[in-house]
Amino acid sequence: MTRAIHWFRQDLRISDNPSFSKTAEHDEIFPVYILDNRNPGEYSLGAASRWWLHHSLIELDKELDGKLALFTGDPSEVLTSLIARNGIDAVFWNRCYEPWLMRRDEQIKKSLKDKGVVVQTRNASLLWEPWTILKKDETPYKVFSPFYKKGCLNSAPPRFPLTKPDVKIIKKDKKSLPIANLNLLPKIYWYKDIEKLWQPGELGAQIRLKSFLNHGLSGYKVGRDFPAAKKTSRLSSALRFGELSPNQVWYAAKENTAACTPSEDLAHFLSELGWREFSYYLLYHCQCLPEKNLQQSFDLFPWSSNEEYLNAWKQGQSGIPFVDAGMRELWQTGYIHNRVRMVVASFLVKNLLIDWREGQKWFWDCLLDADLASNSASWQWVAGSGADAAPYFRIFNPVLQGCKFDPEGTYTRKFVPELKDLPNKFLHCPWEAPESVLQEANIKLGVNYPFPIVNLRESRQKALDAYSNIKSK
DNA sequence: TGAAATGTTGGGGCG
DNA sequence: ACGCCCCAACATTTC
Repeated sequence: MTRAIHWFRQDLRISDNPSFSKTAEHDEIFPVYILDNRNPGEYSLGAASRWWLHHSLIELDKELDGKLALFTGDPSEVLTSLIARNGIDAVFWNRCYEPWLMRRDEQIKKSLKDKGVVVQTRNASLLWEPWTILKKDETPYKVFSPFYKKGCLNSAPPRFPLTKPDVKIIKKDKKSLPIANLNLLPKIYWYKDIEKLWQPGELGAQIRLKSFLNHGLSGYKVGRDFPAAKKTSRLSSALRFGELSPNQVWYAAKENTAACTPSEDLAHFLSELGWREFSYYLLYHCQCLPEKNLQQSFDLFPWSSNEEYLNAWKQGQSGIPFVDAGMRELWQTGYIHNRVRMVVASFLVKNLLIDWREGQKWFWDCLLDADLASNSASWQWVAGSGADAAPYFRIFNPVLQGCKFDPEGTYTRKFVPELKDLPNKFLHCPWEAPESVLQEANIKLGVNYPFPIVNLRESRQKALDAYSNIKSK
């Protein structure tokens, strides 16, 4: 009789779960989730992520016949007492890559092994382990394109997904807590819209994947830039919590795609998974990615600490319609379309001159898909402080971006309804509309929609000046 | 995974 | 018919 624990972490699925499949080879298996709610500092989950996690755990529990055991606290203590109570022989889990989790797990692994428990960890969330992709000189890549094309695509192909294992007997530890004790849901009911839009859990993730393959992938390369077009996969949260593995997505896209899908659509989508890999790769090789500018010259950047601007940005009251639409989408739905993410981030950093870490924090709290690696790497990319970042002078003009990527205004009007009667010509720049046009649309600037909080041309110039200053120092 | 400034070209209006 | 100007339209450079 052998008994083993599968410790669920960021792999909340049972198909293509290498560690869970390994556990299932034992006579009795104990599925466990532990919410480490000690004080992990800035890495503690944001409010939106906690909502997602709550529901994802409920779904996972259903798949496990109600046998998922829930705990809070120090995982080392929880596991140790679980092992003692149930006569456990082995503990298995899938690896995480957040620096504090790697440090924590390394210690847990050592202390369990010292007690004679078998411990094995596996890869379930990356297509390529970060330490396997290196340049010829054995150092890590710093630029995405060679990392992906030479590094990833030229090395061994990703592991093929596993099917659901046959599970013998699932056991639930007696001391498991009710999910309410994890305190994941907020006290205020702000997630009404979010509930309608998203389906956390493995089943919901698989439905979303199928729907994307059928409707989103063909035409993805162009369509992905138009927020009204609904061509993006919207799989980020599922990947973040491991309701799907990137391997499942990778092979499903390659194999289940309609024959008429142009190959550049598929290649482009796969490369987006590559960006996710690259973020984890950067985090693994530069563990200070979430806190520190990768380019040291940015340590001297004269960030502004203007609370008023920051709050206007957060609340979608900047007076720039495309930016406000994005920030309100974030607040209302827990998500922002990729193109708009870049625009609102660029606006914060390069027009408001606010430190990218402020944006990172807000996204961390509001995004259902908040992921330490992707969030940190992407903010550094936008700010220009990253290893392979957008040059600082590449500054989005949110008016032009709106005109280009939401020309009919469908997206902007949806989230900024007070502008819905403005003609397309002025939708993205209401301050340029003649008084008569504004009146016709029932808009009083400064009353029911703000004037732009900054002048785009001047603030752009200010950013460029600041940049050339830190560069010359 | 920009945008603005500057440079070049070519067609049409017009004296 | 010719030269000149104007200014899109496009290309290149610069930030």
